Amino acid sequence: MLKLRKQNFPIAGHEKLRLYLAYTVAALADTKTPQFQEHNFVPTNNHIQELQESQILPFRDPKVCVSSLLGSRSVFQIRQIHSQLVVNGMLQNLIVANKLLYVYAHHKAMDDAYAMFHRMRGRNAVTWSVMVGGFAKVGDYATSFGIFRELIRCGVTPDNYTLPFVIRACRDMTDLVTGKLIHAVVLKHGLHSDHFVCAALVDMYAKCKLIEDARQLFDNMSSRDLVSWTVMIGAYAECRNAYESLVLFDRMTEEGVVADKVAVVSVVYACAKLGAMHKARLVHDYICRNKFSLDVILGTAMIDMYAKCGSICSARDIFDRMKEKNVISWSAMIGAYGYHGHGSEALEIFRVMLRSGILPNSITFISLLYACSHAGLIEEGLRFFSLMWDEYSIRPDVKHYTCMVDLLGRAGRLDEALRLVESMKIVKDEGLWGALLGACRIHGNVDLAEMAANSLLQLQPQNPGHYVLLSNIFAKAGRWKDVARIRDLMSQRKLKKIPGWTWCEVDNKIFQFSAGDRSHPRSEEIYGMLESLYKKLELAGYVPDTNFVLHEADEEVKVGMLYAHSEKLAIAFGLLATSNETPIRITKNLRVCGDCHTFSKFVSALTERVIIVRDANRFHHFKKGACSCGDYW
DNA sequence: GGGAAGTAAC
Repeated sequence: MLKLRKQNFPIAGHEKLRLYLAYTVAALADTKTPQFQEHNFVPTNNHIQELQESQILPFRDPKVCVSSLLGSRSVFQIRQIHSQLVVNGMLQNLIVANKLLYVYAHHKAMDDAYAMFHRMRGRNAVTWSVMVGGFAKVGDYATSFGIFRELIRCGVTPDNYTLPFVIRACRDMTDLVTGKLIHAVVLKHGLHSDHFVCAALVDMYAKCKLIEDARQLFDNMSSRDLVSWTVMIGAYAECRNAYESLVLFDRMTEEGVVADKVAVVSVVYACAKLGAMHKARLVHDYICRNKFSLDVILGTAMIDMYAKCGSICSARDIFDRMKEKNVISWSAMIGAYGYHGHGSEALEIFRVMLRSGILPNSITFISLLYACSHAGLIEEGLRFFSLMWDEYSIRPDVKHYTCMVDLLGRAGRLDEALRLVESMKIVKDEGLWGALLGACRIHGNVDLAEMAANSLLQLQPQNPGHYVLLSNIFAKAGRWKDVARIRDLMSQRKLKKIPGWTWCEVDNKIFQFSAGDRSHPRSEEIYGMLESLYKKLELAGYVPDTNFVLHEADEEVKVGMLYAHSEKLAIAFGLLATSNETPIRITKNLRVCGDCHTFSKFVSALTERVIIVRDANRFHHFKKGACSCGDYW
C-alpha cells in the first residue's frame, strides 16, 4: 500500500496536496470522494494520524474544512478542528459553520452544537434544521420544539427539512395537539405537497392511531414514495387491519414501486398479524427473488410470520438458516413454540440458547412462561419464575405475573393464582385481571370471576370484551339476571361488542367473514354447505352450545345467532374451496367462541380435514375430532 | 451545506 509521503504524492502543488489529504480523511469516514478514487489510493487509519501529526491542514480552504469535518471520528477530534476553524476565522463561512454543527449533531454532541449555535450571528435554513433535527434525534424533544419556536419568532420560514423533524417529534411523543398545529403550519406555507413533509404527517397520524386521517393524506399525495407506502402498510398492520396492509402492498407493487428491506419487514409483520399463509409464502418468494439477505431483523420477523401463519416447521427452518441470531430471534422462536403448545421444544431451544452464550432478557422469560402455561408445564413454569430473578437478576414485571396467573389458573389452581396476585407489590394491569378472569371462565368459578371483573372494569370500563367474558361466565352458570345486568351496563356505557371477523385464505386471496355475512359471491353455496354440515353433525351428537350467546333469548333464536358465526362461515368456505389434502387455515380477530370450537372438532372428524385456527390468543390444530389446545384456551 | 420507514411476549 502506498504510504502517504510528500515525495511520492501523485499530484503536484501544495494546495492540491492539502485537498488530497482532506479527501483522504473524508474517505476514511466513507464519504463521497470522487477525486480520491481517481488516484486509486486506499487510505488507512495511519494516514489520518500522520495527517494530524504533520499539521499540514491549514483550514483555510472551505472545502478542506468540510472534508476534514466529515472525516472526524470523535467529538474530541471535532473540537480540535473547531478551535482551528475559530483561529482561522473560517466559521464566518456559513457552509463551514453549518457543517461543523452537523457533525456535532451527528456525533450526538448537542451541547457543543447548542453552544456554537448561540454564538452564531448568521443563521440560515440549514442551521435551523440541523439544530431541530439534532435534538429530535437524541430524543430531546423539548429543546427541539424550543428551537423551532425560536425559528418562528425570528420570522424564519420553516422549510421542508425542518418540518419533518418536528412532525416526527410529535409522532414519537404521540402529541396529536402539537402535531395538528404543525400540520396547520405546513398548510400555511404550502408544503403539503412535499413528500418528506407528507410522509412524516402520515406517519404521525398513523402512530397517533388516526389511521383514517393518515390514509386520507396518503391518498391525496401526488407521488407516493416507498417510505410513505411502508409507513401506511405498517400502520394498518399495527391497528389490526393487516388485511388492508397487504392490499396496499399489492397496489404498491402494481404501481411499480420496488420494496426495500424495511418495506419487506413491514409486509412480513403484516402477514404475521393476519396469519395469511399463502401470502407469507408469496412474500418469502419476493424476498428470495429480490435477494434480500436473511439478516437478524428480517429473519426474526419471518420466524414470527411463519409461526403466526401456523407453520412452526417453516419458522424453525428460517431460524436454522439464520447466520446471526440475537436474543430477540431466540425469544421469537421460543414464543413460536409457545403459542403452538409445543412446550418441551420451547424449553429445549431455551437450553440451546443458554449453551450458545446468549443471555435471556425479560421478554425471553415471558415467552418461556407463556410456553409453559399453554403446555401445562406447571412445575417448570414455577421454576423459571424463580430462576429469572435468582439467576439472571431479571425482576418479574406484571407480564410475568400474568403468565403465572394464567399457568396456575389454567391448571385449576385458582387459589394459588389469587394468592400470587395478592402478594404482588407492583401495579396490576388489565392483562393480569384478564388472565384471572379467563381462568375463572374455564373452571366456572363465578365468585372469583366477579371480583376479577370488578377490578378489570375499573381499569378499562370502555373495553366491551371484558363485559362479554363476564357475561359468558354468568350465562354458563345460568345466572341470566346477571347476564341482563351486564348487558344493561354495556348499553348504558354505549359499548358494543367488538365485531368478530374471520379470515380464510384461498388461492392467494383473503376472504373476510363476519357473523351472518352474505357478501361473499359464493354465499349461497357456503350456507348450503353449512346446512348440510349441521345435519350430519347433529347425527354425530353435536349440540349447539348456546351459553356463548350473550343475550337472553329463546333457545331457537340463540341457535340462530350461533348458526352463522364468522368462524363457521369461513370453515364452510374452506371446505368448499380447497382440496382435501390441504389444511383449512383460518384466523379470527377475537378469541374463538366455545361453540365454534366444538363445531370445529366435529367437522374435523366428520370431513377428515385438518383445521388450523388462529385466534387472538393462540393456535388450535383440529384433527380427527380433537384440538391441540386440549380444550383449554 | 441539512432529511425518512422496520424485528420478539400479552
